[in-house]
Amino acid sequence: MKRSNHRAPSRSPAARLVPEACVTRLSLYVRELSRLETQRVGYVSSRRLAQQLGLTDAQVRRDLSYFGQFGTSGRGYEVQRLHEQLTSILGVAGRTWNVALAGAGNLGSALLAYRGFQQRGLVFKVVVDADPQKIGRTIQGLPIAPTQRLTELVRQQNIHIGLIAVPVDAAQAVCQQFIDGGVRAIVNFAPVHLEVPPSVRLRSVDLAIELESLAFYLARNHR
Amino acid sequence: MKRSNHRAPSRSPAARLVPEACVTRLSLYVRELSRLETQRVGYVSSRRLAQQLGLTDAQVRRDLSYFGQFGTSGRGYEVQRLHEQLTSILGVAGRTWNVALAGAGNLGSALLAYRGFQQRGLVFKVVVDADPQKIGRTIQGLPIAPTQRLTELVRQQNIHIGLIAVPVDAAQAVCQQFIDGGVRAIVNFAPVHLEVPPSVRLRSVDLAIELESLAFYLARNHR
DNA sequence: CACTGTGAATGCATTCACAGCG
DNA sequence: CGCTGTGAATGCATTCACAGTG
Repeated sequence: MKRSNHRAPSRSPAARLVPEACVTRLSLYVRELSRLETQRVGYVSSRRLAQQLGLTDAQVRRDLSYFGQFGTSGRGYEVQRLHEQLTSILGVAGRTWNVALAGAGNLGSALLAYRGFQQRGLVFKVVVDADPQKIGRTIQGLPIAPTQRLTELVRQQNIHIGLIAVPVDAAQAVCQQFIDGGVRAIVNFAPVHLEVPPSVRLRSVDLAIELESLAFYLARNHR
Repeated sequence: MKRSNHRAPSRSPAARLVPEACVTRLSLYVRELSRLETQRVGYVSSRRLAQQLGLTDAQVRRDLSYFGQFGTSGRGYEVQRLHEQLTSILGVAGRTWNVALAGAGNLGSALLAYRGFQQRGLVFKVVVDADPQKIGRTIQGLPIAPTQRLTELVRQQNIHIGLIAVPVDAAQAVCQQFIDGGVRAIVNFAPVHLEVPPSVRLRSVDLAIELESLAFYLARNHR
C-alpha cells in the first residue's frame, strides 16, 4: 500500500512535519486500540502493538512521537487515553465526515457494507450509479441516484469525501463531478491515473496491482 | 500503497537488485503498454508514459533501466517490443498462474469480475466460501466450494496464488489453509495483519485505510 | 527493571542534471 | 534536437542504540 499511490503534496505547515506513511499508520493504530479497548486491556507496550500490526517497536514509538508523548516509562501506553488522543489527532473524534460513493457494483457494495467506516465517523450520504436498472433501489438503506445528479447531490449534502468505484472509462468524468461539487478529498479505486487540481487530495487504491506484480517473484523462485 | 503493506523480504539474488516499488510499477507499465498497443501507437517517450501514469519521466527511465536498455535516443520506446519484454520480465508471458479465492462476498465478486487478471494470465481455478447457502452456486463460471475443502483444492488444482477476501475473524485460518495447501504467494484484503512463514510472500491491500486517514488532512485544512 | 522518546546512522527511492546517442 | 540512460545529490522512512524516567 504499499501502497499504490505515488505522489501527494502536503499543504498545511502542521501536516508537513508528519511523514505521510506515518499518517496512514495512524488509522491502523486507532483500529487496533479500538480492539484493545473493547477487550478491556489497560496498558499496551510499543512492542505488543507492533507485533499485532506487523511493525517494529521502534517504528511504533517513532510514529507516536510525531504527535506527542503519550507513554509511561516502564508501563507502556494507556489504551483508552491513547485511543482518545489519536482519534482526536486523526480528526474523527466527536464529529462525522460525509462520504459519497460513485458506483454501486460489487466493489461499491463491499465498501458500503464495511462497518469500520461508521465506527470512525465516516458516513455514507450519497450513492450514484450509471445503470438505469439500479436507480431508485436502496442499498444499505441508501437510495441509488443517477450519476448525472452527482455534482448536485454532493453540494446539497455537503459531501467531504468522494469514492470512485466505477469502471476505468467512467472514472475521470465522475472525478470531475466530485470536484465540481466541491469535494476536497477523493479515493479512487479504478485502475487508472486521475487528474485533479492541487487543491484536491487524491488517493488511489489499486486492487489488482499487488496480485499482478506477484508473478515477478514467483517466476524467479524455485519450481 | 502507498500502498499499505510494510515489509517484504526479497529472496533470489536477481530480485534483490530491483526495488520493490519498481516491480509494483512494472505491472503498471504493462497495463499502459497494452492500452497503447491496442491503440496502434508505435513509439512512446518516457515523458508521455509518465504523464499517463502520474509519474515523472525520470522515474520511468530509471525503472525501465533496472531491467535493461529498451529505448532509442530521440525516438523513445517501441511500444510493442517494450510490452513483450516487460511481460516476459514480469513472468506473465506465455504462461498462466493459478489463483484461488477465499470469500465470495462483494469484494470477492469484484475481484472475480475484473477482466484485467485474465489478460495477464492470472486464472481463477477455485472459489470457496463459508456460507452454506452459497455452496454449489456458480460465479463467473466457477462453482463455489466450502471453505473446509480449501487446502485440498489448492493442492489438487496446483494453485500458485491465494486471495483472501473473507471477514477479519476468518482471515488467519484461511491463510493457514492456503499455506498448508502449498501456495507461496498470498494477497490479503482483510484489514488485519497475518502471520506467514518467510517462505511465503504476503501482500496486504487495505481498502479502508486511505479513506480513514484522509480525515487527518481534511481536519487540518481550511473550513 | 521495563519501557519510552529520540539523536544519529543507515538504507531506499526519487529526482537532478547532463553526457551521449540516433 | 529530442530523448535515453545513469552517476551523483537529495530527500524520506526506517532502524539502531541508548540516555532517561517512573
